[in-house]
Amino acid sequence: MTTSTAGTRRRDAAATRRLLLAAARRRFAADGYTATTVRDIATDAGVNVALINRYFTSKEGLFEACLTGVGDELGRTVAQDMPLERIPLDIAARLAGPDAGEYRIQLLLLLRSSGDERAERIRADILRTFADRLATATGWRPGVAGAGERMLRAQITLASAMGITLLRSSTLEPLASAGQEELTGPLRDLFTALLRP
Amino acid sequence: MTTSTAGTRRRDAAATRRLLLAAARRRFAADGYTATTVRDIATDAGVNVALINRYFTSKEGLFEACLTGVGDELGRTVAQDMPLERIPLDIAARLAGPDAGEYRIQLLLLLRSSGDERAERIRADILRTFADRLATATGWRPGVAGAGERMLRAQITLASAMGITLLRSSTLEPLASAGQEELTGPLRDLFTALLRP
DNA sequence: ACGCTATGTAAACGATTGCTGACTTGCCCA
DNA sequence: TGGGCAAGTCAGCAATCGTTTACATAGCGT
Repeated sequence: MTTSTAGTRRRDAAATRRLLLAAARRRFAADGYTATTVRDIATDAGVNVALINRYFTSKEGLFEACLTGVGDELGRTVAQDMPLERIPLDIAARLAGPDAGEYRIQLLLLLRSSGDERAERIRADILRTFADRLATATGWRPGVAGAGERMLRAQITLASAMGITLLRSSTLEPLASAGQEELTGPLRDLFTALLRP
Repeated sequence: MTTSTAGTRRRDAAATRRLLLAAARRRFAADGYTATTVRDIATDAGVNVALINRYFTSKEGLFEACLTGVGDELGRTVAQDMPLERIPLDIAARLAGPDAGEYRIQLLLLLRSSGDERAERIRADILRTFADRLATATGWRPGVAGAGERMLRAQITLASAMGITLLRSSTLEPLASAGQEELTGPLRDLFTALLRP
């Protein structure tokens, strides 16, 4: 570990970029965009403040980088050619499973707004493709009969997942500390009721 | 209308207090706590900035006043001795009915955080009583068998409603512009699946 | 009618914000 | 091994934040 106590860290642009991104994601997700200061992020990452502007141009740029990062990760993992009956289990795992902390950050980031127009578009794109995949898993196709309500139901499902994430992070008990096994039942009921083909 | 174009408004402490509260609710709900400036609120209300501190002590005090106001209004109207089968219809009306604008502000305010400890407690109290009422409508009682899961399901229902509100305000189509009649069906499915006694 | 108080106004305070420029210093390659 | 450039540091800028203070005035009670 070169970054142990004392001593200057080895110079590595890519590594500090990653450090900044990770710290920014945590802060933005937990506190929101405006409440997070660039000095907070830099301190968390153990990095000089000015490097944020060097590597990401601005605070807005850093936020956009966080969003596109989340988009990439969700794009690779979520509901990718997944049978409909596995989805409730998968989402329950994301909400309360072993890696729930990382997923919660991703979902919360999608609910944080910076006011910047470009960032808003990125966020909207991610949400839309997310919903599209969910809808496709339920048999949705662009022109088919009832496509409108199918898409609507997929988006309501997505909204429920995000609402649960949000209320879990507000320490509303017993929801906040409910484990994966307790969430799976209700979630299966919720999803089958909304997405049944 | 004494407040028409030009001319000083008639002096009325209670009235300007109301103006400030209304403007603050809209701003806090739409933009969040930190992103909202006291000058924004004062301009919206057509009132001098310093009066915020006179009537509400601080920006935090104004935010707390907004929250307790929402708590009072929701406390009087939501799920008050309501039969279980009416609840989906009622919530659909709140999400997309004629007064949806006002209700959306109230729900969004409950998701905005100021970081202030006292405000967080107020918010948590409102959410908890909200969930309690929902749970009670489904037959929940403090000691009865399965009380834990009943409360959990009520909170998940609440979370879904708030998630829908949140995604509707992010202009996610078709969810954002879905009317009351389109929302009622999916919501009834969702609620009966979660709250069936 | 007049004076006192509640109400509203204007200007500025110190603190904090995002960001920049000039600078040091570590590291790779010739 | 040393020159050159990328990587990191430091101090301070202008703008904006919430708040306060000193002042003006409308309106009510006598």
